[in-house]
Amino acid sequence: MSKKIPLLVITGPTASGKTALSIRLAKEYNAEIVSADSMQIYKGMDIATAKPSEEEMEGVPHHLLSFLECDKKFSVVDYVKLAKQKIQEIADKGKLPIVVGGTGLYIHSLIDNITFSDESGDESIRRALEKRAEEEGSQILLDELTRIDPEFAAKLHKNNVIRIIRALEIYQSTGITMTEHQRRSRANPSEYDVCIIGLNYNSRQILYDRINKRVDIMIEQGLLGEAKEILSNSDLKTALQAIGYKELEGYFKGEITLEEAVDKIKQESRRYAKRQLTWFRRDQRIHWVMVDDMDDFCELVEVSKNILENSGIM
RNA sequence: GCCUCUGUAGCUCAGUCGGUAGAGCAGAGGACUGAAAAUCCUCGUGUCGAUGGUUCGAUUCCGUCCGGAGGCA
Repeated sequence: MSKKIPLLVITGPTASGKTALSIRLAKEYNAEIVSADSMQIYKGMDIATAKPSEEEMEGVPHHLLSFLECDKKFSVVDYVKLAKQKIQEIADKGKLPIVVGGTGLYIHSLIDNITFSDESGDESIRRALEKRAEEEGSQILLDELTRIDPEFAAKLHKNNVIRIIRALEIYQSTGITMTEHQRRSRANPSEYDVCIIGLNYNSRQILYDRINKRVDIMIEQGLLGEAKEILSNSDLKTALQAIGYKELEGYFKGEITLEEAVDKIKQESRRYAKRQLTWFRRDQRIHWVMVDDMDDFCELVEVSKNILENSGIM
């Protein structure tokens, strides 16, 4: 039995200051960073995703950034596989891996060792279900799911078509219900000794001000050009979900003003931050650090170091 | 100066033939296992501009005042 790998996780809502803290701590502890961000994985999506620049990285190795074309699909399964490899490689070098990001599903699946089956599913099954949802309505599909897997169906609302379809898809392609699938996925204990630091603000308004300001900076940095480039690719899959491109489409078409489009990006980013906080709040392991309680960045770093050193993982 | 319209939730506005009010947006909370920056659910008390009058009872009707918009001089 090998000892579990120590792992520092830094998370929090968008614009909370994860990047700067992680790079500073990486230098302190001779660590390498593994990103946990579902959008920073894509090439060319730099400004909108607030991806750290080479300069900001200060020589700290970063993994799982900008390695995928933006018209490629990607999922949590791919993420967990890749992140596990990277973490192992970093640990093998005797260095501390730091997972940094705001994609709650990715972080949870990684550190709690959610195990996915190898079957990648059949695209045609999903397409058929999508067609049925459109023609027959989602209630019919939810009723069908209730007969197959009442436990899982009871947790779904009829409007949540994506989840209903996914649960039926799993059953049709594997013969296993979602409830059983989830039970099996939790069978293996975590491979890591984790210390999770969560960044947040006592004042929601301060966080929102930071988000708004950052969007203005993105515009100055050339978000419009980046968006034109990304939107010119008509075959976007996962990447189109990013905030910061689709909101500008109406402006490019002359339907709304630039100010309206920018306000929309700010609003969607604020809502995103709120959803992130909802996700993180239920994880009792997170050591929350309220950034607006800190006098300055140095204090933030010191508090974070204390949390890590008292966590017992190292 | 005169006339008209207007003042109701953070915003835009309904409404109450007199019995203290409700939509959209904003916002808040929640869910989350192969799309997750996605997807989905829940949540509406506010001196109804101020003040006097009529009335059992006024946000509603009447008077006055204050704010806003427009028109005529």
